[in-house]
Amino acid sequence: MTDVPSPAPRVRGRRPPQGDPVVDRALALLAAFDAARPALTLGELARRSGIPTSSALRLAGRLQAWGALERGADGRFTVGLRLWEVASLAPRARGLRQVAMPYMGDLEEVTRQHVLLAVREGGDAVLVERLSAHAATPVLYQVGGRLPLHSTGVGLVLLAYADPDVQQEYLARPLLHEPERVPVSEAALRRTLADVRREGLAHFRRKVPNPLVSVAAPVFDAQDRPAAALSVVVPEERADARLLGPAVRTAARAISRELGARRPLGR
Amino acid sequence: MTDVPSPAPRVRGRRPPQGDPVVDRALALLAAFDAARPALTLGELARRSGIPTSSALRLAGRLQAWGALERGADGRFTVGLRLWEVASLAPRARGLRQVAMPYMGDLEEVTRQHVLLAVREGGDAVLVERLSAHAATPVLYQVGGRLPLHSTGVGLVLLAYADPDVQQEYLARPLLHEPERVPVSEAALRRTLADVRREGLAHFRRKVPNPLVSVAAPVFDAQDRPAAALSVVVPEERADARLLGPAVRTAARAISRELGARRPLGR
DNA sequence: CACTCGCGTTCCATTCAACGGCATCGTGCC
DNA sequence: GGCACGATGCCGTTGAATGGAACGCGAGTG
Repeated sequence: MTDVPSPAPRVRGRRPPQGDPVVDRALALLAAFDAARPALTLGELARRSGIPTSSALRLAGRLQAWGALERGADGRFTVGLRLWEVASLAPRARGLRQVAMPYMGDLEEVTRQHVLLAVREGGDAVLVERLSAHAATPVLYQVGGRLPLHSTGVGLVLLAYADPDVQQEYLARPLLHEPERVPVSEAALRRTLADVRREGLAHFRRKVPNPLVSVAAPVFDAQDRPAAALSVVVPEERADARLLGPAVRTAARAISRELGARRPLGR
Repeated sequence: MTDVPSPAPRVRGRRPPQGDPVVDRALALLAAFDAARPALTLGELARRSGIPTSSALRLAGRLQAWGALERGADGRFTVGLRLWEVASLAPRARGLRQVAMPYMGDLEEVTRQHVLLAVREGGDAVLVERLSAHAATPVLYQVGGRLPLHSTGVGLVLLAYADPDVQQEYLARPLLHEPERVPVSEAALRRTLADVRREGLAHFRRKVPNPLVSVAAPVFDAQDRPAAALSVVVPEERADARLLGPAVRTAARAISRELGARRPLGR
């Protein structure tokens, strides 16, 4: 108190010229979560988002106070219900889903397997809804997850009806069939897409992990633009494409009509 | 051009001591959306969030760049699919939903009306999932929306099984039955809650806009804590509570068991 | 028992990113 | 033309955001 030397010229508190807008950093925190890790400790959160721990804590604290994040008794962060509430207002998810659900329910009742609804986001399909019966075969994809455009039924439909330049860019990349990781020829894929457009339906077969068939059809919005893809996934032995095709197509048309489409077949 | 007086000591650019953290302001932008207004112009966004237009534009731009917001051809902002993706990782919404869906599907098939799944968030119930048949009676509540705890079936269950202090606080407020806006006596509500706990079921009747009955049961998580409420809503004339009660209770127990609850009845 | 390690939290001096009033442009309406 | 409204660009100022250091704590280890 009387004689404090304090010779140390401590350079504490330098603000480094680390120039990421705060909003982006906050969003980076949210992006640190994924299906494999829905709950993260502060350290994990900081590491996965590339933000120093103390900053991560401060930001996460704000997000938590608002309800975008929640914190469990064990200190782990999870995505908050409040964020889910506002996010459920996303037109491409909720509006669509709301219209499609009853029809999806019908399809599920008939097929007793899986019914999928997906939209395109960049070079991926995003699974907006999935109905699955108890006894249905295991599936690879989760609601909220992303699917490849070239090796799923819904993906093929979304790609086939996408703008030509989107297709062009997508086809330019080397593509592998998932999950087998077999190369796909661009020419073959182009032919497939042409078939899809001609038929207004995509058929897709997968052998592993278990043989199944997917039949998908496009859904159009009020501007007659392709808005989503609807599909049914069934085990191969039970596949009767002659029956599934019309059922899926009919449901997709009904959804399109309810969305306000005037040409629910696309062409 | 040559001789610009510019005598005005223009105090342009004063940063007002407006002290809301950036993150909060960004979140305020998100909170500006609701079910009634899922698409907003920049001006509306600014007004509803209480943020000056230019700041709102800057923030909204960042959110848009990340995908938390999207902007339509007409310049209106909507909630983005990217935000929906991360939000769908919310355990209280997605994890729960994923387990509950097949059972909800079963209930819907039997009742051919509405099946609801809700969790409590503060003094409200948040509707996490709703299955509705085509021909079902109109409903008041939307997925992602909030319901009053004291005048819905799911709400009564969530309230009845909530912590005593939560109940205490909730009951202290003056309460009105929605949507009739008739006062509810605290004593009567307490009795109702006791009945719910004793039976493990809530029954709720509403006359307007159309007479319907809701039967709800609690769902418990792995820590045997009440996590959600499951309910069936049917028109009054079709209500056979003797049949509905056991069906809902059975489904709720099945979901609880799958969540890891050891005492899926609560007590 | 001492030591280390990792995690979460608090503290704080520095500084640059965020701020919003203003100007401007575009558009639809009277 | 005049007006209202919405959207966007500009920019001088400043306080909110920053992250390293320090600390407390518990678990695992020698």
